[in-house]
Order: sequence, then structure tokens, then C-alpha cells
Amino acid sequence: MALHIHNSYSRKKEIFESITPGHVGMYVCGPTVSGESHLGHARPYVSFDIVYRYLTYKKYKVRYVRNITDAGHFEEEGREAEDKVSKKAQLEKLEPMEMVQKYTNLFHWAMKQFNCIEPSIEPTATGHIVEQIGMIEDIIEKGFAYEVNGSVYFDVKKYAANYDYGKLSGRVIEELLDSSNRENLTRDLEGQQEKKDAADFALWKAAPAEHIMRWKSPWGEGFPGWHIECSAMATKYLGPQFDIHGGGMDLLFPHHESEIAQSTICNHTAPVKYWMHNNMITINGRKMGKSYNNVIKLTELFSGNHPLLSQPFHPMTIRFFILQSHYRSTLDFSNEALMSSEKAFKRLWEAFEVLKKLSFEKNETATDSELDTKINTWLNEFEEFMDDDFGTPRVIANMFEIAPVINSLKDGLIPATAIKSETLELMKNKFADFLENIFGLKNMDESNNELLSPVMQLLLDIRKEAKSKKDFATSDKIRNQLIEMGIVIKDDKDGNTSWGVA
RNA sequence: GGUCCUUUGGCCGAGUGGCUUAGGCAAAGCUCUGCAAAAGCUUCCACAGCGGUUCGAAUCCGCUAGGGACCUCCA
Repeated sequence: MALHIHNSYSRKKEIFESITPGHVGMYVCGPTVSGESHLGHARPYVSFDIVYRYLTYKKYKVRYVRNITDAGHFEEEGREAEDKVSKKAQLEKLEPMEMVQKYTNLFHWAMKQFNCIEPSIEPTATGHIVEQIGMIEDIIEKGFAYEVNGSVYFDVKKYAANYDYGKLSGRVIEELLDSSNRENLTRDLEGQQEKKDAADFALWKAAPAEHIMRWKSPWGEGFPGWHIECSAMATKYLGPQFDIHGGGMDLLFPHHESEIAQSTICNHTAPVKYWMHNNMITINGRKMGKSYNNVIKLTELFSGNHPLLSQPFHPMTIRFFILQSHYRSTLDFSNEALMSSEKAFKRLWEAFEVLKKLSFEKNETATDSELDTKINTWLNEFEEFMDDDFGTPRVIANMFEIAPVINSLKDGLIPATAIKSETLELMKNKFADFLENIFGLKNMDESNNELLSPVMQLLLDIRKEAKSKKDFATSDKIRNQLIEMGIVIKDDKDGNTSWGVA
């Protein structure tokens, strides 16, 4: 089965065929670094990390571009028409670039915690003012934008007369153009008057005097409009047409719709072959976002320092939590759900560790051919499920089918001869490929360091001796005290004892 | 108000026109164990309501009810 991707543009699953054989160009809308990332931000970056990793697994050479929006998104229709970044900077008494750097660093740190692979190129909006201005000039020249009082607007009505504006987001153009249909626009919005039509959007905004971030342009000092950076940078690094553009569903309109319009005018072609949108993370059924005041920041999640959290959560728990649902479904967050994921992930990972150590003599025929066949089916479905629009939850379900088999093989509850050696090898390969390489998961327990291991071994030896003398007071003391320190020891069936962090 | 989406067992979450017992967590029982923990086995068989299409629907269609997203910065 070939890879199928749900294309938001057609609202259907389509067979994935890259524009250039063997290569994939992928652009994902990155963070606005005017504040700390929260749980909601984790979803797209983990989801598209999986896409990136899976495409790589499928032998594609992927150029993965993810921008940093450090010029801020401008509230072009906002009450005070001010730059989010500059406003907060004043509150915090920081240089705008200092603050932007701070949150960029924090974002990178969080991505590393999540074990997300760095994008191939991570362009910044401030670093591409020239390209953005160039693109705007081009659009004006082609007659699809106009200047008013130092600002430049895209002429949506003219565009819509020639192209399919609104298709991606399912908008009806007449409705957008007829402002009386939109209650929100009955408010008195600044800057609205200078537009030819309410549906027009800004390509360039003249900067008010108090605006800190500003650049010279053919239209005076100002700053780039809301959508142009992605069009400019995607075009620069991926060309006029590229394979995948990703982002959150909330960006469908107007952001991505506008991107299509801008790029189409400049490049005479629709920019993106496959649009992918991840769904939102909700909390008590409501989207997590600043406007709802229900944000849990990543630092709070990792530290457990939040009223809704009973404990800290490891980044891998969160990653696993995200993978347990499909990227196009809403995912409802709760402390309980995360605790459940933590436990599940631990169990799965331990089974994986056990699997890596299993080694049996060569066995050409399975005495339990039914089991052997089942395992092979489960394993082969890994790729089949991923090919079906990245069905990570189903892959995980299959892994949990196999986990008891692994543990039983280790404990001898299932004899080694039950399955073929090659089946065991396939298990090892598939688990390593999918858990580590594609899902990007890794061990939560990093305490297995060189200093601690021999010390633990010593303790376990002493305990073993005590047990053999039926000195349970000593053996229990060791076990209980270790538990207090957060280390759990487990007596295995083969007489050995393993340990790990609780 | 407009457009679109969604509604699955105690909780989280896949899934599809006719055996998937999806899976996880929680709970209960059992096995193992000096006792634990871990592990294994077993139990818990849901698909908002009402109609319709069909030989057959949780899965398709319609209506009703609830929830949500977007229309404004938003992952």
C-alpha cells in the first residue's frame, strides 16, 4: 500500500506522490515567539515530526522548513492596531529582539525535550523582510494589491473573480465580500475604512509612531502583513510548488487561504500539493488558547506546577499521549489522561527493552504457527496503518497486542520455539523502527548512568544474599528504602532482579 | 447569524456496511511470589435519540438534542 495523506484542500485521502521523485518539500507554520509555548503547540510539531520521520523512513529526502515568526503577527483589524510583540516588550521592559530570542530559545529547548528533529531550514520573518517586500511589489505590479496611506492590501475581490478563493477553508466568497453578513465587522475597526473591501487583507502595514519594529519599504516605514512571510519563505526555500504544507486547523482561514492567494499571483501556480492540518488539543472540551484562558505551558507540564496537574509529566509521556490519538481528531486533555498515557508508555517501553535482549537459538519452524502468523500480521500492519494517513494510534494498539507475547517469551510462558527466529528478528526491527525512529520515542529513565549501575548491582547482590538466608528484614529494608528514593526493583521469574525509576 | 466538524463502554481513545472481544487506563478475580512490585491469564462486549435505505448499520441518508472549530491574534 502506498502512502495516503488526507488533503485538506480536497477533503479526501489522496495517494502521496511527490512532485520531484525521491524528494519532498514540506513547510510547517512555526511558532510566534512572543510568548511561551503551551501544550497546544506541542501537537503540530510532534505530528509533523512524525510526518517528517515517516517520509524519511520511506526513503524520501525531505527538506523540512519551519519558520519562526519573530516579527509578530499584527492585529491589522485590532482595536489599537498594534504589534503583539512590541506591546509585550514594553510591558517586560525588554528589547523586542531580546524577548523574541528568549522565547525562540525556550521553544528550541522544548522541541529538544520532545525529541523533535530540527527542521532543515528554520527561517525567521525578520530575516526575510527583503523577500517579503519583493513579493508585495510583484503582487502590486500584477494588479492584485493596492497601496493606501503607506499600507498595502491584497485585492480579494479581484482575485476571487479569477481564482477559487475560499476553497481550502470552505468559505463562500460572496459572504466574505458582503460585510453586512459578518456581525464582527459591524464593530468599528480601525484600518477597515482604507480597504476597498472588508475581505481584503494586509500585505504591508504602515507603522504608527510608537511601533518599535519597523522597516523601510517603498511605501514608507512599516512592517509586513500577517500572511506574507510564509509565502515568501516557502517560495524561497521550496520553490513555487512544493509537496506538503502543514499547520493547525485554526490557520486554515484566513492564514492559509491568503497564502494560496499571494503565492498563486506571484508564481502563477497554486503553491501546495497536499495541505495537512492537525486538530486542536482541548481542555474540558474547549480549545486550549490564550483567549480561553485555559493554557498549560510546557514548562508547567514538565514541572507539574499547575493547578490542573497532580504531578510533573515527562515530555515522552506527552509525546506518547499525542500519538495515541489521530492527528486530525481533537484530543481532550486531562491530568487523568496523561497519567494513563504515562503508565501505558512505561509498560510498552519496558516490553521493548525486554525484546531487545531476547535471544534464542535458530528456529526455522514455529510450533505455534497461529501465533507466529498473528505476530507477523500485527507487525506488517505497522506500515499499513501509517500509510493510511499516519494512523499512529492503531500502530500503538498493535504494539500492545505484541507486548504480552514479548513478556511471555521472556518468562518462558511461551516457549522460544513457538515462533520462528525470523519473526523475532522482525519484531526487533519493527519495534526499533517505529518506536524509536518513526515515533521518536525514547527512554524516560535516564538514570541508568555508569556511576549508579554498579552501586545498584551491589545493593541487589546484598539483597539477594539476605533473601537466600531468609533475612527478609534486610531485603525488605533495601527494597522499601529504594522505593522512597524513587527506585523500584522487580524480581523477575528467572531469579534476576531489575530496577528502574518509578 | 454563516460555514464546517463531532457525539463510541467508568475515563481516554481507534475503527469500519455483515467476527475488531481495536488498544490503553481504571476496576474485579486468578496465577506467580517469603511478602510486594512487575508480568501473565480472565472478566467488564459500547457506539447520543428517533426515523429511513439495506438481506444486514455503531458504520450510509434525514430529523432532533448536546458539544466543538472557524468567520478576529491563535497550533
